[in-house]
Amino acid sequence: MNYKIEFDKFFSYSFSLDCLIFGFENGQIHLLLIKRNMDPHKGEWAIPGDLVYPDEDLDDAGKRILHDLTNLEGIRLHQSQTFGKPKRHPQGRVITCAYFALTKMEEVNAVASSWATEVKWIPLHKVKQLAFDHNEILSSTFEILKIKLSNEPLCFDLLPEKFTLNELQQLYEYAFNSDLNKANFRKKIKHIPFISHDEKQINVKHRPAKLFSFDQKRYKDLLARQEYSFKM
Amino acid sequence: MNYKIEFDKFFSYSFSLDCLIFGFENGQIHLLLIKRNMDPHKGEWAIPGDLVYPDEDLDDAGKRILHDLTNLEGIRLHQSQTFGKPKRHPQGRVITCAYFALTKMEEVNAVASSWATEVKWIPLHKVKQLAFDHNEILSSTFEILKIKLSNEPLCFDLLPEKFTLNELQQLYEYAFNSDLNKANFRKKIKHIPFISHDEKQINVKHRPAKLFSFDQKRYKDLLARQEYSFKM
DNA sequence: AATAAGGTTGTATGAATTACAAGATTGAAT
DNA sequence: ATTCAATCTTGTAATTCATACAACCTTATT
Repeated sequence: MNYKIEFDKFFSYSFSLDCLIFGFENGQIHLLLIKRNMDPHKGEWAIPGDLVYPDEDLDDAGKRILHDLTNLEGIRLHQSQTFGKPKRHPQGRVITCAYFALTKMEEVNAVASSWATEVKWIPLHKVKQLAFDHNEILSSTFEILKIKLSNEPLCFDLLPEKFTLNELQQLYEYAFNSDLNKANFRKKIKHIPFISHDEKQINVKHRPAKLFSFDQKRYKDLLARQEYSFKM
Repeated sequence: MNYKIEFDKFFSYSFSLDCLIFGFENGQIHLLLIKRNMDPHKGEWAIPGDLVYPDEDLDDAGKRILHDLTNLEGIRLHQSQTFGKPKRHPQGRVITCAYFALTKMEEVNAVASSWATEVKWIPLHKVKQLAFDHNEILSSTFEILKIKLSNEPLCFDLLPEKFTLNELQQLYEYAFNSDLNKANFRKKIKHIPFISHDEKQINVKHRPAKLFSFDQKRYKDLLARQEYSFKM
C-alpha cells in the first residue's frame, strides 16, 4: 500500500516524525542532515523525517526513517518532543514528533533517499539555518539529550565498541562546552564498575591509548539491584 | 465553529491532548481525574483530554482543556510525552500528546464538563485502572515530573503561596517515596537564596510553623546569571 | 504542668569535587 | 641512543556536600 499517494487526503491534518541522528568524531558531536529534494524548502538542509502511516506505531516509524537513511537496525530511539504550531508547515497542519538516535558514525552508511539530494554529517556548532522549525527542534532535542547524557550511560552509543578515555572525555567536553581535568576525569571513570579496560590501540603514531568498553549487561544488573546510579 | 461535528471526518487519523493536573494536599500528590460520560470506556476514570482543533496550537489546546476543567488561567503547562500506538484508541487512530500542570489545589474549582459525569482529585498511590492507556501515560509522566522536581523549582507550583517547611519536605518524601531527615532537610533549604521566611501560621492548634515563600523573580535573576543551580 | 508539634544546634563521618604538580610509559622520528 | 609527543598515573590538599543521629529549645493548647 502506497501511503504517499494518499498524501493530500490527510495532509490537511497530518502527523510526521523527525529523526535526529547524532554521531561523534574528532571530538565533535555531529548531526546527520539531508538536503531537501522537494518543496517546501527545496534545497535547504533539514532533519530527516516522514509522515507517519495511519496504522504505523510511532516507534516503528522512527525505526523506518532511521533505517531508510542510515541502513542501521536495532538502534535505540528516544522520544524528544512534539512540535505543533499550526503554521510550522507552510502547506498545512503537520504536527511532528521528534525522536533522536545515537549512532556510531563509522557504522552509518548514509544514503540519500527520494526525499533528499544529499546527506551529510555536520558538527553541531556548524549547523546553520535549517528548513521549517528544525533549528528549534534541534536545540530542544539537544537539551534533552544533555540531560540524558548526565543521567544514563548513553554516551557509549556514540562511541566505538572500544574507546579511549580521551574520546569519552572529549565527548562530554563538547556536549557541555566545558573543559574537564584529565586526571580527575580518569579517577571518576575508574570508579564506574561497568567500564572495563580491554586492549590497547595499535598502529598509532604515539604511545597507544588503553581501550575501554562498556559492559551493558553489568550495568543493567547493577541498575536492577539499585546498586549504582550513573551521574556525569 | 464547532469542530466536534467534524469528528468523524478526521477521526480516522486524529490528534488529541491529555492533560495531567497535579495537586498537593495532606502530604499527598493528587491527580485530577474525570469519570467518562461517553463511549468508549464510559463510566471509567480517565485523564481529561480532548481532540486538538485543526488550527489550534498544541500549547493553546492544553490551556483550553485545563481551563475548561479547573477554571484556571495562567498556569504553566509542561509537555510530557506523545503516545501513538495504532490500537490505543478502539475507534480509530488517535495519537495523543500528554501535558502536565502543577496546581495549587485550593485554587482549583473543578467542574464536570460535557465529557464527564464526575471530577475528582485522587492521591497518586490510590489511582487504579484507568481508561485507554492512561495508566501508562500517568506513570511515564510522573517519571518526567520527578526529574523536573529534582532539577527545577517546580515544587512551589504545587504548594500555597506561603508554605511550611514540613509541607515542602512531605512533598519530596511523597514524590520520591523516601523519608528525609528533618534537620538536614532544613539546613539544605536555608542555603537556597530564593526561599524566604515571611510570617507564621495563625489559628493552628500547636506552635505555629514559619511560613516560607518562593521568590520567583530572584530565582530567575540568579538563573540568568548562572549563580545558582537548583538540585533536590 | 503536661503534651504535642514545630524548630534548632552540633558533631562526626565519609564521599565526591576541584585544583594542581610531578613523573612514568610507550612508540615514532632523528 | 636520544628526543619528542602524547598517553597515562600518582599523590596531595582543600573543600564542599550528604548522611546519620543526638540533644535540646520554643510555642501553643489543654
